[in-house]
Amino acid sequence: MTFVRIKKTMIQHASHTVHSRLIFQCPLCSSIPAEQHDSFLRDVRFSVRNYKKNDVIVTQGARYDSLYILIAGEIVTEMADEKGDFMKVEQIRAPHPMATGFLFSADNRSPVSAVCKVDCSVIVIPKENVYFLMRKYESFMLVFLSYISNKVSFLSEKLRFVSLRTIRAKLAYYLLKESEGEKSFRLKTSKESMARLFGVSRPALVKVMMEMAGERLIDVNRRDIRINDRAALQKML
Amino acid sequence: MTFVRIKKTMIQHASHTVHSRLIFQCPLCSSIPAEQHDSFLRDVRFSVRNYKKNDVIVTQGARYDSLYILIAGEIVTEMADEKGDFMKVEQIRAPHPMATGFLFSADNRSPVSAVCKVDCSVIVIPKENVYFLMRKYESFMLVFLSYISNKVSFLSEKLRFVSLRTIRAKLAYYLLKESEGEKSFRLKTSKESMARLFGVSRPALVKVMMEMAGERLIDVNRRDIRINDRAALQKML
DNA sequence: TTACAAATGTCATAATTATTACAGTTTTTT
DNA sequence: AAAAAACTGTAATAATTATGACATTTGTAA
Repeated sequence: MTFVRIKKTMIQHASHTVHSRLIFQCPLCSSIPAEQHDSFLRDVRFSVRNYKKNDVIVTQGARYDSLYILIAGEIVTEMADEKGDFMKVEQIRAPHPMATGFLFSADNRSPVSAVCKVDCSVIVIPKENVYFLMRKYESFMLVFLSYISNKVSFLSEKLRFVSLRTIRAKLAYYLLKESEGEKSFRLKTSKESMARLFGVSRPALVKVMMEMAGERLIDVNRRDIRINDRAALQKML
Repeated sequence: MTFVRIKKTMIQHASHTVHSRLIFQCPLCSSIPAEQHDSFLRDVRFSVRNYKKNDVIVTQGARYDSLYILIAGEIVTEMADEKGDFMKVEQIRAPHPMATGFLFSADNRSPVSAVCKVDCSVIVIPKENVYFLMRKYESFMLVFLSYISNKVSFLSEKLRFVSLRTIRAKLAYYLLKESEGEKSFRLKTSKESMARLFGVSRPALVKVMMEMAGERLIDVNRRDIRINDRAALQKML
């Protein structure tokens, strides 16, 4: 476990910082009309935190009262299971908000841990200020709303994925999605992390993958995949 | 599969119906200050639909553009897996909103099906009207927001639950939660539907339950449960 | 280039769970 | 009260997956 090292923290007036305009690159704020930018910058209160690779930004089970917006770097969120193993939940690249989902829920503990894949910078906006901004800036409110809604959709799909009974079905689902319609493509992650994403053991995943290759449904060469029988994969769902 | 029978549909001015005041019993609207009730009733546009037991109100994968508020009855939402089996997701009793989560997401298809456990009545408010109400009535907006946020928390917990590797762990988690701290309690549902909730087979669930009884961790008599060793159950998570 | 770490594919064995079937019990319906 | 339906517990067998180990290949840092 790596402890969080906060390199720099500033709670300050937004318009005084180099980050002031950067905030409008984040999807949450990008929809705010240009003529409201100055006003928004006066209203927003935030701090900036910098993290190193493998730092833990958010800890599963801990309470949080702020909106986190990732402005540089890349993180993964993961959920620990009963044996302390991690299941990867999602990957977030800058500039995107994180920890949007539970901020306004009755139980404000994070369901996941967020870990930096590389060095990261994060803008932190207190919940009360987010409330205020939502009331004052309608587009902010609407985008925030759609963000949480999308999170619901994402989690629902994730739930469906995890609920697929067999590794075969999960793999079929995953390959169809990752291929993006292409016949040949390259896996973005290692088999190891795929297995974690699936919540299964790595040998079992590889075995099933090779079985599918044996049946000529797919060709496999390390991370290079070719889908030969898309229809067969679809039937597994 | 039971087809939906719509007994009565009215798109109308709220203040003209017997349901007009009923809407404020729903948690989404109950926080609206009394002095705004008349105004709110003038602004809200909705229809009422009645369903019979086992009717399908919402179909998994279909698109929906309205907010559904259950004002009478009880429904379950379920997710079909690859074999057409259903995994129970949640149970909703009147008066509560349903289908809140994906209404404002980019993909407005429902991730679940909603089926009536008994005869039900539902208020249906078009998305645009919900938008309008949110902008005009701040408390409505805030409650709606917390509703979706809670949905995120719910799904996250559900995801964690489904991700527990063994039936033992799931059962321990479930019993601890259902017991609500009591030593003795009665299961609310059948083993059959518990198994569906867990996403496992019924015989496997019963077997594990009886194993735990054999180890004196719990006593089981049909639906009556007594927890003898709460600490041991907790260790399984 | 060498050396080392990470990723990959494979295997035997153990553990877990699904499937199918059946009989006894309880609840609901008629 | 009788009949039907739903629920419960059980068991044998089959299928799936986990575990732990190993050899090989690939990528990377020294």
